[in-house]
Parts: sequence; C-alpha cells; structure tokens
Amino acid sequence: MVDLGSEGYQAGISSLSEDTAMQIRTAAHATRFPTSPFASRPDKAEKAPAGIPMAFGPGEELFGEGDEADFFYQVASGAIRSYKLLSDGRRQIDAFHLPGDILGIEAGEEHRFSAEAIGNVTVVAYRRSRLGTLIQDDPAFRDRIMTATLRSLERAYDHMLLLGRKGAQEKMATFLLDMGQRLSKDDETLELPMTRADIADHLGLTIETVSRTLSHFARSGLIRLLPAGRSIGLCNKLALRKLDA
Amino acid sequence: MVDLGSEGYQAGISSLSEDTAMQIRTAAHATRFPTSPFASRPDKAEKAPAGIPMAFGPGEELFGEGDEADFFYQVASGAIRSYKLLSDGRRQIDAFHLPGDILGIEAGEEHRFSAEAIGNVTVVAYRRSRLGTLIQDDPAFRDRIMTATLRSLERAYDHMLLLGRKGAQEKMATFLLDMGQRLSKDDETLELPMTRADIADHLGLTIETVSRTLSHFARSGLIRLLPAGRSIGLCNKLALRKLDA
DNA sequence: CGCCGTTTTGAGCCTAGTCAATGTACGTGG
DNA sequence: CCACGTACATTGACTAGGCTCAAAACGGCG
Repeated sequence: MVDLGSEGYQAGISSLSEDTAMQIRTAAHATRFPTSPFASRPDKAEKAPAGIPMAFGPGEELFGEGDEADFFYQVASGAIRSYKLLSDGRRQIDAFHLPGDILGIEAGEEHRFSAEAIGNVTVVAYRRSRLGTLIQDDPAFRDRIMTATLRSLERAYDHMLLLGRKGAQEKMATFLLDMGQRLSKDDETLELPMTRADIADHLGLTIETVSRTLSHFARSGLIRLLPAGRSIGLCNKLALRKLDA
Repeated sequence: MVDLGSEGYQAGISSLSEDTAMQIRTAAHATRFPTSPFASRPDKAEKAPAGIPMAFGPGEELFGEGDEADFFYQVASGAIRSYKLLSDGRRQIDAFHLPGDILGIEAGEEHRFSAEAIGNVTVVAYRRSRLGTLIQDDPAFRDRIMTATLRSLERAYDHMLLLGRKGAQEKMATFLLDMGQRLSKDDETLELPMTRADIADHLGLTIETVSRTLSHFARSGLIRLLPAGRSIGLCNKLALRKLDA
C-alpha cells in the first residue's frame, strides 16, 4: 500500500502495515487515535531505523515554522502540506508530501516551514537526535535521506520555474499532470486530497483563478470534473502536456 | 577572501588561494586559462577532499540541464547563476551562488538545471564518483554536503514564497536585503554582479519592472543608485524590511 | 568617436486579482 | 426526513499590477 519509491524505505516502515497503521506512539502534539493492542508496547530498541508511528487528523499541525525540530517524518498514508506564511496571512504551499516522502529534516535547530495534515495522515517519525547516528551507521538509510533531500530540491527548482514564469493555464496543466503521476492508480483519474485554496496557494494563484481554469479545461474537453469537485479525469493528457510548455 | 560560511569548508579549498586561483585542471567544458606550473601535475591521491580548481569566464556554462553530472562544485570567487528554461525561452534563475556555496550535486545521473558564470568565477570541482566515498569516510565533509543541501532547500522554500505571493516591491526589497547580507562588505553598499535581466529572471519579473521599482526606491530615498547601475547603496534598510513583509 | 549591450522611461494593454453573489455538498439537529 | 448551517466551489463584473511594445539615455570598449 505504501509506495516507498525506488529507493524505498523498507526496514523501518514495514511495521506500519494497513492493519497496524493505527498504532500510535503518543507524541506531544499527535492526535490520539483509538489505542491499538500495540500502542503501549515498550520501545524494544531494535537496532537501526526505529521509526515512531504517528497519526494526524484533518488540518492538524505536524510542526510549525520556528518549532524545535525534534522529529522528521516519512509519510505512510495520506497527504501533508508544508507552507510558509507572510505577516499578513498570505500563504505559499511549498510542497505536498505523499506516501513515501520524507519531510522536516533541518540544517538548524528549528523547522523552517509549517506542516499540516490534509485529511487523515499516518507517518513514521524519527528523532532528529538519531539522524547523525543513522547516517553514520546505516549506508542505506543515509542514501535514502540524501536522495529524498535532493529530490525535494529538484522539485523545488521545478516549482520555482512554474511560480516565476508560467501562466495560470500552464500552472494548472503542470499541476494536474504531476498529481496524476504521483497519486493516480489508473493513470486517468485522480482524487485530489486538497482543496482549491491549497492548490491556489501552491501555484501562486487565487481560488477563483484555479476554479475558472479548471472549468475552462473541462469545457475544452481536457479534463472531466467529477461531481464532488475533488475527483478529476484527465481526458486529454497530450493537450495538457502541450500547455505545460 | 573566500568566505566559507559558518560551516566553512577549509581543508579542500585551502589550496585555492588568490595567487593559485588560476590553476586549471582541464575539464571537458572548462575554459582553458593560461596553464600554470601546476596544471598537469599528476593527481597525487591526497587523502580526503581533493578538489580540482577550475575557472570560468563571463557567461560560460559550468554545466547544462541534462548534462551528465560528473562534477559538483564549490564556489571560490565570483558568482554563478543556476537556471531552468521553458521551451519558448522563458528563464527562471533558481539561485545565485556566491563564494562558499556548493552546487551541482544530483540524486540522478544528470544535472537538473544549468549553471553559468556571471563574470569571472573560480570554483573547486569534485568528482561525483567520489561523493559516496567522501561522505562515507569524512564525517566533516558529509556534514558540509548535507548542510549545504539543506540550506539550498531552505533558500528554495523562501524563494517560492517570494515568487508565489509577493508583489514587485516586496520582491525587490527582499532581494536587496538578501544580497546586502550575502555580499556587502560594509553592510551598506553592494556591488551587484548580475544584470537587471538576471534579477528579473530570478524574481519572476521583467527587466522593466525591476528598473522601475529600483528607480522608485531611489526616488523614495530607500536606496541610492550609484552611476554604473550595478552598485546600490541601501540608505533605509528599515523601510526595506517593512516592505519585505 | 561610434557601436553595442544595458538600463531607464513612457503609453497602453492584458492577465490574474478583487469583490460579490450564487450554487453545491455534507453534516447536524429538529 | 427535511430544514438549516457551514464549508467549499463556481461564476460574473470590475480593477489593477505588472507585462508588452517602443524609444531614448547611458556607459564601456574597441
């Protein structure tokens, strides 16, 4: 169920199967879900990556900008938005994190952006204090961290191109294709976990423009907007790719 | 002369003093400067970080998007722009790299963006093939790499906020303050190495808007535009910071 | 001195933002 | 089961900030 990517992290996350996904190790700010049989099992110090399963409900904050960076996280299920705010409330969503993605590793002591669950989310958390050891002792883990960080950077650079130089239609086309790749099962339909406001704040647009552009795409037959508004069928990927520039 | 930052990289770069900066180890695409006495000295396998000094002239490409990522680089002097292009030529400059900065490390086999020298640049190049070994064997080097990568990511996230959510004046104010911090000696005057076009493509604006905004700032007494157009005095940092949001 | 790249300035336009109203889905409680 | 409230989404009319096109000024260099 959890797609860990090609460099997929198996060892630490394997304990978090579909059935056990609800096990929660209580962390200060984590939502407490119904305790499972495993919930209070003492922390057997298994060697190597010992992740702490956690769960968060819709809108819940994993960490805020400026918070002490005690943990970093790998998404097990659900979607997370990481964002920054301007003093007057304008928001920029830097990234959406889907299963397999790693987030919250910092060079300094503090988190440099905020992260919230979109819908229900399960993650595996790792203590920052162990990062050094893990990187030192576990070459595979080190690779995963390095690769994940570099992939984040690649994504960020791609996204800067979008934010700085693409028009509304190009932004939406890029977004739809990217999401299609990242979270569609049949490669045709995608169930967006986020609201229009999230999309707008990710693409540097307004909700109105997002909505209008989607309607326009639908009228032009590029996509099919399914009733609920959150499901989208990509009818004409070729045309979308052409818009993508 | 070379500021290596707080986690500054000393060992490897120390061989690249002002006087020896012109030593070039010939690399496929590197400009050949007049060969120094050291130019063809056999590669004594000194242990640990063995950097290869290189130099590039104005506008020269260190690497292009899609090129094989044989090397990564640490800037010794000068400034480098890294950018991406859209099919129709629109350009987004993701970052300006100043002395001490590391660039060009990739998760995959290829560079994901292009990098060009602005003015004359000297760098220390490292073979990608050695990256694994260096990271494995040299904890200090590993830290520098990790930290540099994470700092790039932080910068990228900050810049996405700018690109997606700030207005022209806020963008310019942020840019000026940032550059002021990164490359001013007296913390009052800064000598910009890049053209208006570079600034525009970095901030997601046009040259005209950059120029107009600077003129506006100058008229308002926030900055002083020195004759050549490339030197700027920051008269009223407080006001700039307020614009920065 | 004259050319060329860069920068500045101006006039008009266009894309996306703002403001506002309506529509739709869903959950709660009468 | 339906009325209502809330949150999210859509659509429309108008505005504005930044872009385009165009021309002139500036500065460096051969």
